[in-house]
Formats: sequence, C-alpha cells, structure tokens
Amino acid sequence: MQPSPAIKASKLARRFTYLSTYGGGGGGGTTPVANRRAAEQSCLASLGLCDAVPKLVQAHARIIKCGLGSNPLVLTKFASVSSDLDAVDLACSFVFAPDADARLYDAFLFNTVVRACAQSKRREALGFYRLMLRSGISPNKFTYPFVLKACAGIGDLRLGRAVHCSVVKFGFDEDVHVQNTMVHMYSCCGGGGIEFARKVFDGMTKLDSVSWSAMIGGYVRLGESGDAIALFRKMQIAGVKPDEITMVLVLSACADLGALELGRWVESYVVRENVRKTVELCNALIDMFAKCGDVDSALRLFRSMSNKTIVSWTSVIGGLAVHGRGMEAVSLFDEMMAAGVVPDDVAFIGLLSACSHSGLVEKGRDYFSLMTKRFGIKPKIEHYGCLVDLLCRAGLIQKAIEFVEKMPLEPNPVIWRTLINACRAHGELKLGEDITKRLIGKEPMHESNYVLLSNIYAKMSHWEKKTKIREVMDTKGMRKIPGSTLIELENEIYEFVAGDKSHDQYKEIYEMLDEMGREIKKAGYLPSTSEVLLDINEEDKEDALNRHSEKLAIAFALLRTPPGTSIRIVKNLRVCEDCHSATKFISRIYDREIVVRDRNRFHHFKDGICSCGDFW
DNA sequence: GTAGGGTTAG
Repeated sequence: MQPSPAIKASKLARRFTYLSTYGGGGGGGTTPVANRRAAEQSCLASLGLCDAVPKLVQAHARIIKCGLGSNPLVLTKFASVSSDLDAVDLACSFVFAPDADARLYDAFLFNTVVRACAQSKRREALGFYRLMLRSGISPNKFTYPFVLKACAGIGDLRLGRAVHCSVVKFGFDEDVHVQNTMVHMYSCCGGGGIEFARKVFDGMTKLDSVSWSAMIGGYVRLGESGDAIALFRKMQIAGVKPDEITMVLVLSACADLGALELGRWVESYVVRENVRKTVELCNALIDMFAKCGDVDSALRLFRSMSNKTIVSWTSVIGGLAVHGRGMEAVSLFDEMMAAGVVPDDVAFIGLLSACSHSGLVEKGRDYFSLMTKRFGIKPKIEHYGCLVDLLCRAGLIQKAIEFVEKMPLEPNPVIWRTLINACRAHGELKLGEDITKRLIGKEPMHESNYVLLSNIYAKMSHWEKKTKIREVMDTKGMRKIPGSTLIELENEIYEFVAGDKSHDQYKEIYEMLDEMGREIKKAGYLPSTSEVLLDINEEDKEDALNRHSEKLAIAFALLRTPPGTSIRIVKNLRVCEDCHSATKFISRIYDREIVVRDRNRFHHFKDGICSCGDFW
C-alpha cells in the first residue's frame, strides 16, 4: 500500500526540525464547532500580523492548542505569511505534520508552499510540486509560475524541459505569466538553455515588458550584453514601454560593455518617461557609471539618493576602488558605518580592494581584522585574495607568500596568479617561474597560466623557453583569448582586435597609428618588445605591438572625436606594459584624458601619468 | 495568492 500523502509530505519536510523543537504536531481536536470557528478567525488574524520566527512560533502554539492543526485555511495562511527562511521551515514542518489530514490539502496550499520554497531558493519546491501531482491535486494557473521559478533557481535544463512538458500537458502553455517565467527559467539553465528560452520567446503571440525583460535578462546573465542591447532596441521598435526592471537590465549590459552614452541615455529616459526610480534602479545607475569610467556621476547620484541600501554603498565604494580612489572609498565606508549601516562581506570586498588598488597597506590590514573581530564575518577566499593583492602591490612579495601559507583556506588559482604577476612586476622571476609551473600542474588547460609563464620568460630573455610554451599550447589545442577593445562613439559600439582591418576607415586609422608612433618616439617612448604576446609572429615585434587593439581604438578615437575631449575604451584583457607606456605618452602629446578599463581596473591617463601608479 | 531586476578579490 502507498503511504498517505501526509506521511510522504512529512518525509519531505523531515529536514524541518522546528516542529519537534516547539513540541507541536497535533491538537486536542475536542473544541466545539463554534469555538473552533472563533479560534480559527483569531488565529488567522494573528497570523496576518506576523512573519518572523518568534511570532510564528507563538502562533503555532496557539493553533495547536485550539486543535486547528489540520485546517487547510490556517495551514495555508501559516505558510503564506512565512517570509524568511526559518519561517518557511517552520511552516512546512507544521503544514506537513504526519497527523495532518491530507484530504484537506488543495492546490492553494501547495502553491503557497512551492512559492515559499522557490522564493527562498530551496530545492524542496520541486518535491512539494511532485507530491502535489502524486496526491492527485491538479495544478492551477498560479502553480507553474512558482514551479518554474523554482526550476530557474536550480538551473537544470533537463528538469526544466520535463516541467515544460507538464505545462503543456495541463494546458497552461498559453498563459502569459507561465510563458514569461518559462523564458526566465530556460535562460537560467546552462548548456544552451538560452536557445530554448528564445524559442519560447519567439513563439509568444503577446509580449509584454516582463517577457522582454526576461529574455534580455537571459542575455545579460550569459554576458552577451551586445545581444541584450540589440533585443532592447527591438523592444522599442515593437512599441513596448520598458519599465524600471528593463532599465536595470539594460544598465547592467551598459556596465558590462562600458557603454556610457547609452547608459546616460537610460538615465535621461527614466526622467523623461517617469520610470519608477527605485533603489535598485539607482544602484544599477551607480554601477553603470562606475564601470563606464564616470565615477563622479556615480557619486553625484549616490549623494542624491534619499534611501540607500547596503548595495548602494557597496557599489559606489567598489566603483571608487577600481578607479584607484582608495582614500575616498575608505572615508565613504566609515561614513556608512557612522550612518548605522552594517557592512556585509561584499562591502568588505569592495573596501579591501580599494585599499589594495591605492596601496593602503596598513588600512587594509586594519579593516580585515575589524571585519572578523567586530563584525564576525568569516573571510572568504575573495577577502584573502584582496589581502594578498594588497601585499603584492606594495612589493611585499615575501610577506604575501607567508600570508598565503598561513591562510586557513586553500589558495585558489586567482591567488596564485596574483602572486605570479607580482613576481613578474617586481623582478622575482625565478620564484614566479616556480609558482607558475606548479599552477600549470594543477590547471593544465588554463591558457592564461601559459601566458604568464611566457611573459616571465620574456622578461628573463629566455627566448627558447618562451617559444617552447607556444608549442606546448599548440599540442594541447589551446588558443590564447584574443585581446579586443571596445569603444563607443555616437551611440555605436566598435570593436577592435589586434591588426584589425575590418573597419571602413581602416586606412586612416593605420595612418593615424603611424603618426602616433612617430610622435611618441620623438617624445622618448621606447617600445617594450619583451611583452609581445604569444600568438603574434615574432619577426616584427615592434610592428605587432603597434597594432594592439587598444592602440587601434585610440587612433580611431583621435580621428573621430573633437580635440580636448576624453577618450574611453574598454579592453577585455589586462592592458600590456607597452600599451600602458605608449598611452601615457599619447595622453600628453595629444592633450587628451584617456580612460582605459581593463579586466581588473581603470587607468586614467592624463599629462603622461596613469592613475594606477604603474602597478596593475 | 502568479512572471522579469541591483553590489562580489585578480
């Protein structure tokens, strides 16, 4: 014989311990009907007021006392007011107690529980959904949005497809809420989920702003920001008015691409079209400004906000950090604490990275201990990473190595690469070589490790060894990620790769490049040919250096923008030593501020100086 | 009682 749904449910809820803790699990059941109804009313009323665990526990005790333990109305209410994680545990353990009357379960009850689990990202959501089906309760139109949301949290494509089949089976595949969540669910699944999302999206007859946002959000999550923006343009052509959530997503794509002009357009659109300026939208604007190189606008917006969350503070502190404005970041952090906002682990990552990018060694150490001692935050690998970087940038390589050896967490490749890069920059070449070789042993298919080793050999002038690395990579079938640079001009985004000749104006760009080369040489620039990247023909190093994507983008910008205006470019990898040095000269000779965002941080070049202080 | 969203070391 099959166990009853209540028994199955209680098994499902067995992880939830509150029931036994608080001595619940059944009621007297002897209350007369009139009293019972009064009790039910009063319990419902009291439940309506609470959502925190202590209050729920109180309410729970009252319900048990009144013998209402199996009343679905009370059960459902109980589950639906439970908003935090512990409260969901409590509600589930109560609703699915072994003695609960499973005959009283209905779709509403299951929907409520599935929603609660999905919202708190618990896999049990799917368990409860399956139980619902096994108990013979048919899903209603509210069920699938909750179930699909739970699937989105899990991100498993096979599971998603199975649920999709059920959606079709029960005939909810025409419901726009279900379709929208389906797009979202698929776009959260790896392994080509985005294509399934697009299929659902393309098959929809009616697309509202939620549908567009769900699809745009999918591209943003994948890092396909160009596709996200292209889709946003289609949305406008389709005449669907974007709302604040669409704008958050578009801003996130702008931040990724460094598309400042488009980001600024979003800000003006929000004002012009009266889009709700929520905290989340403001936070997205702050992040966009900071990541597009205009950290002052990020600060201005931050100052204008009346409601700030920890995310607002963290975004602006992190923004200052990557721009090398460490002291300002530190004082904002202090201001935040003075304002009574309790920093979390993410806020400390921003702060510690600010200290390291600005060489504030002592401050960084102090804040690290403040984090653990006063705020009781257990440092994650990222925090240790910041501290290693902090020591490395200050040239304290030995101290950094000691720190790594004493760390309670296993150092990850990021930390090793931080050390290796510092070894290269501070001339500890033998040590760098040893660490890199060990790292390659652990991560033999990670191409950037080989590039690091190759750069070290170049610095040591070990040319044969350097060539050998190229061969090793070839035999392993590895390719170096090509460097590319983005630049936004007149609302268009242009991309350059090394030696690029695909642009319409390429002849003029190369003439400009030659002129730039002549001018900076006259001013004393010496090409640092030792850094020529791995996949470039060795025979003409200087020429190869001259064709790096960032130089092409700068030449293009000099041609196309008025004298005296700033130039902003975004590079996908770290800027190489030669380009860094050349850009300093260019900023002086052409009297331009050049803002370069690379993989890790911003470089502001002005009057021949870079804000990074030549360590990056 | 339904869907889409913001910060995270190098």
